Amino acid sequence: MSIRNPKQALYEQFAIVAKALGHPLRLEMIEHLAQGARSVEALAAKLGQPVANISQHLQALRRAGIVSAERDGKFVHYSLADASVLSAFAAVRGVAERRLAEVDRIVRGYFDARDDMRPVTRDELQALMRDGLVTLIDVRPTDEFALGHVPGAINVPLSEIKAWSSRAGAGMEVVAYCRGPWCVMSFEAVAALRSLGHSARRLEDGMPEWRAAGLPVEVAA
Amino acid sequence: MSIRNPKQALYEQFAIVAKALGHPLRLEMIEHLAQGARSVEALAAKLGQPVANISQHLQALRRAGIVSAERDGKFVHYSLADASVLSAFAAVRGVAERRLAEVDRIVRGYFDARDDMRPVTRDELQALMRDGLVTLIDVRPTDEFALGHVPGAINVPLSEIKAWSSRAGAGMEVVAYCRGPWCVMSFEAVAALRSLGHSARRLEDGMPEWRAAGLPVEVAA
DNA sequence: CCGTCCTTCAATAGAGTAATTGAATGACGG
DNA sequence: CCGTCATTCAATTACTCTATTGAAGGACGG
Repeated sequence: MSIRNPKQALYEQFAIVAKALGHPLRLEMIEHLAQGARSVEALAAKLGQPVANISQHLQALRRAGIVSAERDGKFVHYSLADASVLSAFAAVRGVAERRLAEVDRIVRGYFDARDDMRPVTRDELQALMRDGLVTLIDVRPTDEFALGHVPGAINVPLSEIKAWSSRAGAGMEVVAYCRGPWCVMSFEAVAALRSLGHSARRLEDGMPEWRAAGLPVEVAA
Repeated sequence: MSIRNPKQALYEQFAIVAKALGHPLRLEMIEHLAQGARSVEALAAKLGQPVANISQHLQALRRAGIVSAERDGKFVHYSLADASVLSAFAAVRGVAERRLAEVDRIVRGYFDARDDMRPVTRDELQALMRDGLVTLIDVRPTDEFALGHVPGAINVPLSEIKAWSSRAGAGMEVVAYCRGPWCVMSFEAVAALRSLGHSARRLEDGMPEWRAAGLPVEVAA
């Protein structure tokens, strides 16, 4: 079994990549790393997992060429190795969205209850922003916002939505985004804002996709 | 552990799809099913595997929404459930090609030895065909050719390359294609044709990608 | 309606994978 | 150069996946 023909050898390599994507925790790690580079410890804290566990999954992702590591003093910073990783994630997600009834059930049961409107596309958002018609809020935690956000967006983490709303006054047109297309926070934000009297919609997906589309990104000073 | 938040529930679904792609045999099954629908038995014969094994892997692929089944009398015909499956396969392959050193090693060691020229793109092929400058050969087995091929292509299975070459005479400009970008047969065909005095190149990828690009497909009567 | 044939299921053994724990490595700061 | 701290490794246990085998469904043809 150790000598293989080249076709099988290649397929084994492709399978290594797919297998590395085949764990929910690793997918969540990829979503977080798509926001920006993270140390093992920081990632473990974000995910509420033991450090050793995250470290081992990071090794698996590295063996599959999905993440790359860079040592910086005591810390090792991991980041996505290639933009093609996001395409692969999106493609897998696309199959699941189109074909798995359970995905449909989850979307209907949770997400549609919070926002069943068509999300705003990137193009639409750019037009709305240009004309000053909407306020764009980034509902991710402050550290993720600092690593890169849509130009003109203001950072309103989910926990501060209510306070921000009362400061800003009612009746605003708001567009919210966060980590990606099914990131829970922007759905929660939209639901909260609507109940507070605003007209709120979501951006079609999050920061990593914005960046991948080649659009400008603003980084905190 | 049975109650999950919706984010984790979604990621579990995405992981089911990725996990189903995470086995070399299942990837090979997908490549074959991309040529056209197959019964369990036919697929098992193509892959040289026991029927029960193939049946179980097909169940796994079906649970992941990757293939769909249709009963026709005694036979159950499986086919790819959605065009997005090919995108997902291609995206995973892209990560592996870009990031895994082992893929590079295999390509250099086997494929480049048979054809290190830049393959012909689909656009280039269409122009060459229009002007009658090349002969296009489909080196897949006859049954796969019959299920759909590039218009104007002639079917020359790999085993018949030599006989065809002597019938056709030397010095021809030939373009060859088969099942996909790393399908071994077109590499072997190009190497054989060159050693027989022809000017041979490969098409950039195979029949499924041609079809997915929305180009016309010819089906045997 | 009974035999045949394609496919699926059930049960098993063996291999691989996941999470946990505690120890080891490797770099920095005093 | 020694202690500290981030990360990785090693070892354990539990779990899941893979391949094989033989038996059970399910549909057709006589």
